[in-house]
Amino acid sequence: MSCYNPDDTLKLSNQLCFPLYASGKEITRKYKPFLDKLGITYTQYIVLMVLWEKDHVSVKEIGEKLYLDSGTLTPLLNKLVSKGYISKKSLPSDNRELIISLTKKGLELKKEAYEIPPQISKEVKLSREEAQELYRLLYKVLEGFKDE
Amino acid sequence: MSCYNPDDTLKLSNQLCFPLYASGKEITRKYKPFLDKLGITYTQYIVLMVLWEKDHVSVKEIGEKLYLDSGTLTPLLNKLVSKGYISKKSLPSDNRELIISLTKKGLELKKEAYEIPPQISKEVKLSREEAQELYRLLYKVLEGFKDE
DNA sequence: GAAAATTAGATTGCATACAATTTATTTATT
DNA sequence: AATAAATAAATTGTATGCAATCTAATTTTC
Repeated sequence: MSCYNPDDTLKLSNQLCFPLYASGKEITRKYKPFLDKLGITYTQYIVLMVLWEKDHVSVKEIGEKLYLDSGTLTPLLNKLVSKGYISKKSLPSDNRELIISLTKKGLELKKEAYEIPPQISKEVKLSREEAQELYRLLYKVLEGFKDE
Repeated sequence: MSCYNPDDTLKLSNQLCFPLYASGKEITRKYKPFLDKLGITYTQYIVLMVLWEKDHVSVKEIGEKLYLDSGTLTPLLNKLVSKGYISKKSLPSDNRELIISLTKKGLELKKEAYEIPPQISKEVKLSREEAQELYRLLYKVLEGFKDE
């Protein structure tokens, strides 16, 4: 990968970005058959994961955790409301903030979701050590992006 | 990350999928200011990268390399045609196949793209060794997905 | 304390992504 | 050779994803 020929830097096989882009896309696709059974999409699933971990959070906080903005979240949250998994309520102390909470149905969905991560893990052909290293490197990339 | 409590497996911070999804999304976003200058999007850019590396390829071959299907590629290729970077021509020996070729303008764009990868590399806060290891692990994930 | 600046969400517009289906063409079978 | 099966793109419909803008509410400044 030592490339001083400018042509080489533009090869798909020399850029970190492409496998990042592609593997992100492909792994979420792996979730689809499992999430289809629950009637939710991957993005809706990670929003619910945020709430399963900590209920009653603002749209802004969800956005910060998931790297998503209101343009994505607003319509997505509306879908989760119409599916009956969450409810919205504005914060009395600051009416600009919208607090998202799980409904009973949304909380119950968690039990059905338990089995999904292990199934995906099986499809990722990495050893435990490799998975941990990949995890560490990805978060280092993400953290590095934050401060600029 | 040793998690036998089912609750833990559903934590965002315990799933490899989420940092894959998020870093793929964020790194393509890093390209935007650079690609804006060229008037193309990230997906259009990687299509051109395929062509810069090997000209005159079918839609199917582009799709296999980029993990994209015709539903994504057809409209995207039409945009690249209307921007004057590529041309389409059906293969005489098999009229089902559509061969995509770079125009002179599309080939010239490559020179302007040379400077982009190094700029992105600077923003990825990984050592050379870490970047190489990340690259290796990502391709292992991608390759592992192929055979099933 | 009124005007200015900031902030949280919503809205708009454009560009993917992809499943499912359709159409045109080619290959395989009989 | 006629039919069936397979293949490559195009089309359709749904769901993101994000920049830019807008609106309403809250803070900050003077």
